[in-house]
Amino acid sequence: MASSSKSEMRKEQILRAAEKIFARKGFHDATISDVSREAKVSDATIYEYFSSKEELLFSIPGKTTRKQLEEIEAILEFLPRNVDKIRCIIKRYFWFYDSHPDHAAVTMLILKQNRKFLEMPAYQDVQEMSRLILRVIEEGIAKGEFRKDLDPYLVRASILGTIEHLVIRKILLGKPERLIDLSEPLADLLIQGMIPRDGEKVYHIRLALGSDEHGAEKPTPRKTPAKSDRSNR
Amino acid sequence: MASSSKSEMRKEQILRAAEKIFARKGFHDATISDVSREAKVSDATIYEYFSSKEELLFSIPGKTTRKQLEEIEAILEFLPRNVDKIRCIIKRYFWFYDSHPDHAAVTMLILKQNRKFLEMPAYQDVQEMSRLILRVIEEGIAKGEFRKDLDPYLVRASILGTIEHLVIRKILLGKPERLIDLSEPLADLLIQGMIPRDGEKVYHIRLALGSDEHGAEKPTPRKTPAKSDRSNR
Amino acid sequence: MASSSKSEMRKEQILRAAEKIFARKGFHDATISDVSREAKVSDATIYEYFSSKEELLFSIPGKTTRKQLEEIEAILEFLPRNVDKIRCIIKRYFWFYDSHPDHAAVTMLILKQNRKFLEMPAYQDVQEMSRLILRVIEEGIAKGEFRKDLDPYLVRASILGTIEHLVIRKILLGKPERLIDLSEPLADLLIQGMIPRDGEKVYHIRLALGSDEHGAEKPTPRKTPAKSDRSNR
Amino acid sequence: MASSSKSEMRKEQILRAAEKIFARKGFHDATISDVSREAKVSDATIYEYFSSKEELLFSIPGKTTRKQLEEIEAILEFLPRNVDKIRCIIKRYFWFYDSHPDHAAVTMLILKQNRKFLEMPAYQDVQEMSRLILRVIEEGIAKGEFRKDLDPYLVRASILGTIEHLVIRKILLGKPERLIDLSEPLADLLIQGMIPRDGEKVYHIRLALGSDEHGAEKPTPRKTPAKSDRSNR
DNA sequence: CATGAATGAGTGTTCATTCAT
DNA sequence: TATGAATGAACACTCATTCAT
Repeated sequence: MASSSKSEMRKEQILRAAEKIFARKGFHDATISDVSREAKVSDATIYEYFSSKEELLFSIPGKTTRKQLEEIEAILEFLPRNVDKIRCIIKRYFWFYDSHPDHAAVTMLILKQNRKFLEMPAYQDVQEMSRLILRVIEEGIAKGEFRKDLDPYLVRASILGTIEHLVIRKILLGKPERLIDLSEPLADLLIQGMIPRDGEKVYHIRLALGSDEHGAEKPTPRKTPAKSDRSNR
Repeated sequence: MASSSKSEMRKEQILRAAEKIFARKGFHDATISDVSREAKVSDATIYEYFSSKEELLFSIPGKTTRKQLEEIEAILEFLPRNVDKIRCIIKRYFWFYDSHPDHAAVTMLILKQNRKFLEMPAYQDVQEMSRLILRVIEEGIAKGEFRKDLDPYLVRASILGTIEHLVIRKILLGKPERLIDLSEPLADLLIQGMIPRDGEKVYHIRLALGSDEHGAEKPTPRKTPAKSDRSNR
Repeated sequence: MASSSKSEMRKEQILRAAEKIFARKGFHDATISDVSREAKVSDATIYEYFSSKEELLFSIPGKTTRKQLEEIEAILEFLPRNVDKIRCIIKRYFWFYDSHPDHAAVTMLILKQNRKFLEMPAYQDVQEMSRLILRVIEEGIAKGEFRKDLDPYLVRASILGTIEHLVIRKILLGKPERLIDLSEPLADLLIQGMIPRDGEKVYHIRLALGSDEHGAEKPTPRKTPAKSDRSNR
Repeated sequence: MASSSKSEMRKEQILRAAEKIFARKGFHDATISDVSREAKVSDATIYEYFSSKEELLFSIPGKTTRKQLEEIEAILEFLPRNVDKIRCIIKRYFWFYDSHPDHAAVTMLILKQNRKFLEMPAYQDVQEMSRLILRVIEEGIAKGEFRKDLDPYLVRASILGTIEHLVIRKILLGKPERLIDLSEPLADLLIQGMIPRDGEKVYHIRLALGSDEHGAEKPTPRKTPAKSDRSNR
């Protein structure tokens, strides 16, 4: 995982220390000395690798998001159904945050609300991840797996929002200990809101062999195509 | 809204200034001088009303959450259907954050991830609000409006999580300008995931029709009753 | 003791509060609020009576020293022997500090080392007191009660210095609880150093007579073994 | 005297500056900036060496007292008579305060009345010094050099008290310029109060044996009429 | 006369950052 | 490359003091 050059190892060592310290104390309450102590280097050494405390913070995500992105993309290729892709994404998020609690804390408690972070290159990866989810949703809609009237942006917001909410709960309250256990039920819940009512109906009808009492009524309760504000990119 | 005594007015004046400044600069980057300048009082005066910068921050929510809670509760009484209650809650949240952007920023970007805030009395109100939502969900399940296999905690997480996600987006990216416009589509989306499926309905009908391969006991496609971890209180 | 006018009573009330507070916390660590709280008046009221915190401090001695001075002078008149005058002065000092511990603390710990206090009128009284002692010593020398070769200034320094040293010990260490018990032994000790030696006396006799080691008269005035309070470690 | 390591030299430099500034302005009226300016370092540098202003103050005595103690002890070994030991101690005290006026001011005006200082390690040295004096007195009593009925604690109080009184006079009033000139007369005075009347008498008799040119005019072994510095008003 | 309310002026302390070695 | 040493720049907080009521 860490690069092999000695210099790169030092950098990793500092980054891991920073991640740990920032996760525990928050960005402002953590001092460079805290980090250097944890990393077992001097304060000045940190400045050999990072130009400022802030840059150190923004360097923590590093390639992590991108790597996650790539791994997820690789897996998704093998999942023909978009429902399963959604399911996979949720699972992956939870698995990642479960196994990287410090990273989770830095990301969710510090970076997510940092205006400057939006301009950092690392944020591009976050955006790409986000775009991937959007694509999966749009694709699902196009393929008819998901309801036509879905606002993909809203769907994405509900997926990411719920995940984030649960991750933050875990960080701050310590519960649930294993997010991963929530991934199936959560996927079920969210997907229920996404799949077509009739599509499902048809499926049942097929199973039911000729039972079509409710036939033509497409009972989608809300006709409004939920266009909403598509600009909420 | 503001208390009438002169002293209380000063306090309100300072709180409003603090809300504005903290919303724009964040807690750590804002100085007491910034706040006192905005409030048109001296630095020292702030300390007449609040014992520390942190106490000033934690005083910003004040009675706001409680008031929202009470108003929502008052309205919910008139909505017999829990679907509408959910819809109303979402709408109210968005309306509130739309009309109180500074409060939104302080709440979502500063307080929500502050560990100490969890111990402040104001956080109790947040929790009660949260409990109200949970109750509405549980009630809906009990009444049969929502699917029996829902995990109410998970549903609540998806409601609050999505709202928060969208509010933060608005704060940081400025889009969408009006969250309120998202409330109907979002309610639709979330509620879709909560109400019993037509498919299930059909399925039940089928059962009545004499074809009963898998019987009444297993009416849901997903067998796992999505109990998830109920401990994520 | 306190003047009768209402205003004068207020002043006394504040002074007593200040004395108590300054004694306990020291001048700098005590705040005007501490004093006003103790005196049960408002901060501002203190400024009605004293122009500044420092003036308040310098007003604490008030007429106390002068009164002591006058009382001592009155008594000394009745003591024809200067040894007894010295004895009386020491006793009086200890009695006063024993019965006015807060005054003792303010005087010994705060005022005594305050350069500005030297210019205050109240310091005049201290000086007069000091001069009185000097006079008693000089008079004793002139009368032949004390050794001719004494440096009266040095003698005074040893009297006052020892008293101060013991008072400060009591204030800081709490021991001895009663200074007054030390007054006799201390007077014995100091007076021993002041009165003409037997040896000298005898020597003079020898010169006159040529014989006689020292005669029968062992004039050591105090036989008391000056056990005093051994606990004032 | 100063430690050799560069860091120790900086520390010494700061301590000397602090001693000078505190001596002139007092602890509370002196600012860290005053000290840092005098020491020609930055404010922050002071905090590299001392954790607080108060710790800086308490560090001023350092090893000084202990060193004095050891040097005095070394000398006392060569003085068989305890009278001379007392004499030596007084002389040493005066010599030290004469040559270290800033140290004297810090010790006598600031530390001596500081309750917290009593808990500092440096105060242990002061106590040991004090115990040394006590031992000399007790030994003198045991050896019969001093009167059996002396209270050693009281004697010590009179020795230290007188010294302190005179040192403070010098600091505050500037007089006498040279304390050392007072050491002989003071020692004479104090010792007079300590030695046995008869023992001394015998001694005089021996001296007198036949040589009586100067008879009555020069009755004291010490010729200096203890005029001392009469200006120490 | 008494005071609640307001503040100016000040200060100890922190810490990210630099740089000579 | 690594760091010990030094510091500039800030800032939260305190408190004696004022003054309108």
